[in-house]
Amino acid sequence: MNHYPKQPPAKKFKPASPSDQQKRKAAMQCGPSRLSVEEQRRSLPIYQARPHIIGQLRQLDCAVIIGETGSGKTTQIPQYLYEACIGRQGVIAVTQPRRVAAISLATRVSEERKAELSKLVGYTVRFEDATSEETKIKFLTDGMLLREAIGDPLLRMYSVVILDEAHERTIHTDVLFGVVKSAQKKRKEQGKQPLKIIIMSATMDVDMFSRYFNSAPVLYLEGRQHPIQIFYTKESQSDYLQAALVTVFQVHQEVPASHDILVFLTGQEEIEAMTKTCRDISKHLPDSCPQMVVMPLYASLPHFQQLRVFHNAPKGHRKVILSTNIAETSITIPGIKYVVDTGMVKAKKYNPESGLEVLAVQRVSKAQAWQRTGRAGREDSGICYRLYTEDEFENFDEMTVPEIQRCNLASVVLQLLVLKVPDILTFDFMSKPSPDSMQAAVKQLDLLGAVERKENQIVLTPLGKKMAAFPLEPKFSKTILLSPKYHCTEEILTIVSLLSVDSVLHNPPAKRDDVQTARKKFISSEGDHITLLNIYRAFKNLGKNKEWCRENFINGRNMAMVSDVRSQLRDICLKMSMPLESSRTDTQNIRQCLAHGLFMHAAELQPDGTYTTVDTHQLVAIHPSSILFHCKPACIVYNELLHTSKCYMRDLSVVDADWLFEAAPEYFRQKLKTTKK
DNA sequence: GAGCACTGC
Repeated sequence: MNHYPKQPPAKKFKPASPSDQQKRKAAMQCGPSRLSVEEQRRSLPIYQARPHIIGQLRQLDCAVIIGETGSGKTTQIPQYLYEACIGRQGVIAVTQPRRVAAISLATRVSEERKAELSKLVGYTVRFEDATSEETKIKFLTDGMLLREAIGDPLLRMYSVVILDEAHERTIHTDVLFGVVKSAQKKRKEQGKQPLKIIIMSATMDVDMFSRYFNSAPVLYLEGRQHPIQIFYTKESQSDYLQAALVTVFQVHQEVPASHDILVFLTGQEEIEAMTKTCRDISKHLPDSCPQMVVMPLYASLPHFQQLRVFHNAPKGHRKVILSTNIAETSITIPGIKYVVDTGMVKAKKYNPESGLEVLAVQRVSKAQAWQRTGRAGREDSGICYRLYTEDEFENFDEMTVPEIQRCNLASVVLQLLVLKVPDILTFDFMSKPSPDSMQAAVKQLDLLGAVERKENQIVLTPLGKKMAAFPLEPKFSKTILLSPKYHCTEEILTIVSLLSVDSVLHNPPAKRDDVQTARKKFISSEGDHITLLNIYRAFKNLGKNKEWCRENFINGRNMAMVSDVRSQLRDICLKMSMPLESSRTDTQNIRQCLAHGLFMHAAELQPDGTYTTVDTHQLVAIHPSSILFHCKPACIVYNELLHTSKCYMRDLSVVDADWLFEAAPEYFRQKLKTTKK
């Protein structure tokens, strides 16, 4: 291992030394199962650096560790710390952006320690806590550590916090940067047990991490990345889909069938269309050509279909996987030899002025392109075709804009306030969100009654404090807290749960008529919220039947998630001693409650048949997925706006204009004034 | 008149 105090290493891909490779080969030949756990750990590239890592981490308060994929940093470093008695007085926390990663890492490390999971090594994710009093190494999602910080901003039970996958810059990791930095400083000032902070990243762009954590030293680890050959197009491609198609079939006709291809595209529709085209073309190829097995891959694809990408294609067949960026980080497919990168991604942008989220196809960043390329070299050397010129690549943004600069910040600001951050507008973010975004979030919280000004400081109201207890967007927490007034808390809990997980409605385009027929019996003319409520009630009454889900095109997994979320929210209500009433058959008061909670998201029918939002007079349309798509109610509230080809409102309810006015008289009085001007 | 990248509490 090299030690770089300031400048990051120059090379993107560093080949492992020959002796390493020999050792690894030997290990592979023996087969992992025949090596003892200890031997396996020693065969990892990181092992040679163990004494140096321990020596460094023992004396440092903050450190940044860069390790390529396969370096073993995430499983080994927590154990090295534990073995060297660093941080034994408390718990070593390791955060992950994803649940599955936290769980599988904890399982792996507890196996290496020959300890039962949840004893020495455990994990905590939403709905699942596999830890105990004995737990000394704890894997958890970044969101979970942030939740814990609300209970204790100094994170006193932890002696070390390792923020892993920091390069992904999730909104939770970004807030945690500030939270752990402040906790470390305060603990030092108060003479408490020190907090050690370790930032782990897979990319070289670590200057910013180091600078933010008081010029923390950077330790560089070698990985197991195999060399990857990169090809750019000679000319700029105007049609990336056509270019991808041509590239796939060129490779297909030239290389052995055992070499699988992974293509990065932007979305479901595009992937389904390309899947069909590939299948059609491959039928008409000469017999000398291998067979092609084409597999789509995207998040809303049913689980069992996602799992197909892990199965080997039959002998003489080539696997071609057409994927969204889900294959960039979340799903690792073994055996990929060729990557085709269109250089495009569908991603959300946020405009704080209009409060509008725009979902658009755009260029990837350089970091993202490297991540995609890396997917070709996980088991052996690979090849990556970039469907753009090298000049174009040079003009890509270096990094993907961190999530915190692309989101509505209402939840983040609420969280910072409950953490008692002295002045949220000057909070020490690594990458500051725009002042507009912060102001917009404060304004939104103010309208919800969550904040007030006291001596020129923004502070939480008692209502705001209650809102922060829910793992929800503030507008949903508010709606739940309003529900006792309308005697419909049970129903609102159901609706909010349905709205805060992925859609429970499964819409296979090929079976559109069947879907419509099946769904008819649940439809309420009052809108999507009541319709969803009807579906949930039917699901519960029929004992959560799998067969029923299939017949009615309901995603059972997401439905189960709704149940979990609902019981979590219900528990929080009970802890607050909220009365839990059901409105039974009365749906008007449910819509009144929704109108009151979502008054900022209201739209009115105009004389010309279009809709404009009450808030900013933005031209909007009813999303085609809505029950109300063919209807024209005068006044509606919606869950969210999403700008794709048009500005669409999703998840609507019909409401009375009067209800909105009663919910926020002052707000609507001002709106009327500004309209008249 | 016609559509939805990916996570997470």
